[in-house]
Amino acid sequence: MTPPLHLSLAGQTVDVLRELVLTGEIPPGERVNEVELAHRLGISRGPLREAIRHLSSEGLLVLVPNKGAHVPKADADEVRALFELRSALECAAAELAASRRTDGDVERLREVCAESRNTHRTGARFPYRLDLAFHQALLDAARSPRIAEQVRLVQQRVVLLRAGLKDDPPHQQASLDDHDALVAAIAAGDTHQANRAMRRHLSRVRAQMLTSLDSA
Amino acid sequence: MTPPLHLSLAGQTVDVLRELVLTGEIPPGERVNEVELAHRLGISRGPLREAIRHLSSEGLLVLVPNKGAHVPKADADEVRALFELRSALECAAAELAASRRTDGDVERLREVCAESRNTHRTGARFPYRLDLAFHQALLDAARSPRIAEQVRLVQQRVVLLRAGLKDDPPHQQASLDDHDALVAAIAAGDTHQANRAMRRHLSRVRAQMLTSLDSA
DNA sequence: CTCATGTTAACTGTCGACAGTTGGCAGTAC
DNA sequence: GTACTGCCAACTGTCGACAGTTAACATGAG
Repeated sequence: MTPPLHLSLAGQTVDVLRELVLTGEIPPGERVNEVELAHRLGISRGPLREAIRHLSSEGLLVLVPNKGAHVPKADADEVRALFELRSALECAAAELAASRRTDGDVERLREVCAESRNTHRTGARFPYRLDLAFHQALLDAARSPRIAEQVRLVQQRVVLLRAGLKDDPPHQQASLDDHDALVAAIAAGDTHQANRAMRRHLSRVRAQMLTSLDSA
Repeated sequence: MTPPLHLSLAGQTVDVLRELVLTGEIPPGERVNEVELAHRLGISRGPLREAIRHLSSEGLLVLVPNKGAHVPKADADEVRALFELRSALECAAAELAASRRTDGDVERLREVCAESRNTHRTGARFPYRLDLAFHQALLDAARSPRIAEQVRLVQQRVVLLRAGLKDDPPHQQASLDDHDALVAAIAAGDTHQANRAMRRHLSRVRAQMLTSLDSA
């Protein structure tokens, strides 16, 4: 579950290729040419193929027999399906966090919320980074590595979807309030409220993505 | 999401190897020798490696750098972590099923329950097959392919765990009652009850597995 | 002009061989 | 007898080349 040391070429290539996809350097719909990319990365096709297969299992690439791999395109149904899964996982994580959190966890969550509010107060759109930090802090509090891993994979796909949007919608007041409500429920150890709060939050984010997907 | 036609050797090998693992033909803890297995399957190492990597992403194999792959061993913590994930997914599926089910779905669920009860009434341990059929019918009713896919992966790991148990505990009266309660909640469209019923059911199954893991 | 068909180039799927690493074993110093 | 050291075999990681398939283009019949 922890591959911090990537010695093998294939392992390194997974990270490199993942970055190429998430940054949009390989845009959605684009097909991946094995020989060209392998040459470009200075490696052989073997390790590259393994990396492609790996990212395909993460949902960042789609494999078509005899036609190679391509980056999946954003799609309304896809957003809905993805958020169903995300909601299932993160609502459960919120419940677990509410029942397992320590004082340190709550402190960390409040910290992230405060930083978000400060950034928002200055008028700046608070960066996506802080949103990810909040959800990460919540996952840490849930202490369920397996769920955390799955959430990471889903969030990755969400990042890919966001990259495909014309106007990257800022997280607004509503999201900040959602986060605060979540922290309150978690701090109180109220699993039911935590579940509900997360459900509301994700429902809002999903709606936001769907509207900005229509305008695209 | 649907690769029913496996033309490539690698694709076929995934299925073959998966079966070898799930049936226990490659027992937990056993290391997989690439050259030997490739020769045994009559293929080259390339496709076999891809299949190994794929199954590793499904959690059916564990990869160790420069030391190859091996089948993971059953472990209490593993069971707990796995059921946390399973509960997150299947409870959500139960809710969705309760809100989306059609008459046909309910009929199918009742059908499976009836067959299970009949088998149980004859005194025979009702086969695991029927349990899987029930959960499959529930997933069909939920109409969330993404969640269904994840559940499939988790259930696969559960199957692997069961294979490692000395005494494969029969599903008893309690599980049958759980299933009936689930169907009732789903038929009534009661999402909250469906969620609770699934949670209870999985909690029971988990406890069952943990006890029979201790005795192993 | 349209459609069918043969051809060809590009790409994926597969293979066999080489290189690098790991773990065990024997041999030797102490 | 024990611990260290240097070999050795086995296995994984990587590479380059060949085979099979696909899709597009050109060509010719209707």
